[in-house]
Amino acid sequence: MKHIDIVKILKDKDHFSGQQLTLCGWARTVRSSKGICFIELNDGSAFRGIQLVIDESTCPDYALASKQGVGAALKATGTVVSSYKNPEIPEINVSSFEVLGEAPKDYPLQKKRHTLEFLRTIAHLRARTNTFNAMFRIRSALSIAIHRFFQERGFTYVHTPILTGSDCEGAGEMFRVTTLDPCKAKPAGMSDAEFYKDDFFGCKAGLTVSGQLEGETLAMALGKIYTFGPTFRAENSNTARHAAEFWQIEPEVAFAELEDLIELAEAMIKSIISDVLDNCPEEMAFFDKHYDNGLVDKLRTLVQQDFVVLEYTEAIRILQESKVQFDYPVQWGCDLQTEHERYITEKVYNKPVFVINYPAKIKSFYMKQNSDSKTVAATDLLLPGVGEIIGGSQREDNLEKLERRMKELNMEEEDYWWYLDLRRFGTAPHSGFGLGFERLLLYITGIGNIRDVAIFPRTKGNLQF
RNA sequence: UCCAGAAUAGCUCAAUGGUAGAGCAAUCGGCUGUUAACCGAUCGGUUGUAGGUUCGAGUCCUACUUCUGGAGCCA
Repeated sequence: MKHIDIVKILKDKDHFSGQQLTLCGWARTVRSSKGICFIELNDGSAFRGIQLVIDESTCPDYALASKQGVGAALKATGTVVSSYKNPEIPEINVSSFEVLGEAPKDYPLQKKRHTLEFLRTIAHLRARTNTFNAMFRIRSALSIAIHRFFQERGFTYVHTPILTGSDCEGAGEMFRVTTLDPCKAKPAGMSDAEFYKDDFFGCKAGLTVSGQLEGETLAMALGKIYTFGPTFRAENSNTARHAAEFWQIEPEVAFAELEDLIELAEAMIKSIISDVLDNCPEEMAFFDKHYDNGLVDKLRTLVQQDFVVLEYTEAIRILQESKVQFDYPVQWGCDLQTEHERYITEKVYNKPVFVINYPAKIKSFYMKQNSDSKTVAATDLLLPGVGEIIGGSQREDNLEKLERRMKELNMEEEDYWWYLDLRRFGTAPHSGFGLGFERLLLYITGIGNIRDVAIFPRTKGNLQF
């Protein structure tokens, strides 16, 4: 179909002014008076649309046009002119008009504000709203920004498997993948190994909860790598921040210690947010206006300031000396609760905070054990408003220490033979982190629920669409 | 999974235990430049489901379902 993207006209009005062009898109609003009809046309090429002006005296299709409603797919040919009211804005004086697909009266979207809860029930149509148009545009820009950041720094983009057999990384509940008859239960007393030997992979399998372990093997060959792909958690958590399927960015860097990792994480956050601010100004202005006043200023400030690096031990001291009555008592060795994280990042500093060197007991087996033999070289990045957005660590590269830790946790060493081999052959210090892509989108857009930053969110009890 | 709250027209919301309403949408008409256009009329309901209390329940009670907010778990 020969037509022009609306974005081109919006971006270069003077060049197209006076030209006869054909446009395709969907009606956002239709206003008709006697003899003249206005249709706001949006084709998705830009956040904004363009106004079609259909004058009865110059367009034979006026009657057809004035009958159209919100949502109709239209094709119009006409001349680019300056808007009657604002010469900076182009509009189209239509000479011929065609309806590609009508939107009958039961079309659920109206030219008014809908709640996000309602739009979730029509997720297949919600991309046609300003909010989701802007969201998916930003989601795309953010993805590209992430690739750009790592590519410019010489990282290799790797694809770690989605199907995996390792299920005790401690990251979360795993979705089971099987071709066995789902109705057939495992007989009492039968071992997993025996039961799953007839399964597709000949062992227990699931969807990945993290590409980290696999990523480490590539980092020990390619040096600097990152993954950017889907992750699955079967956690029974029902919150605005948890999805069963989400995208994760997991860089893994050889010859990097914790402080190198923190430098990388801070540079990445600043770089990708700057990119989005530069590339999606209209979309960001929309979220600032309708969802989170001051959002753009907040992000601009964020990319200019230094993030805080705070020892876990120091964080505990601050919390204990705060005199605030927390629901969960604070003592060295406990994990930081949401209320603690919020106090630190929102009340004490009001900026992003890397908390570092957590007690080994509350962290994963693979984290680098510090010389104090109590803590590990781990870090969480806490953001005001959203909480933890990055979790990472230097990895334990000493074979004996790693084996000792796995024994303490009653882990099966055989399951990790290849992971341990990385420490056996040419081991080296290395570090990595995981960033929840959707959580970053929440922060950047000011949207409050993870169900509204993915096309078709997968959450507990919800697999519609 | 736990705690709290909510569910009324297509959407957003009203309605002392006593005749279920409004705005928007839709439909029809009017209006020569509108910007979520405007003006007039019309249409629109098993008040989430199932029980119970009561002369009478949208309203009170019980259970269930779904959603929302918070917490846990986590990214």
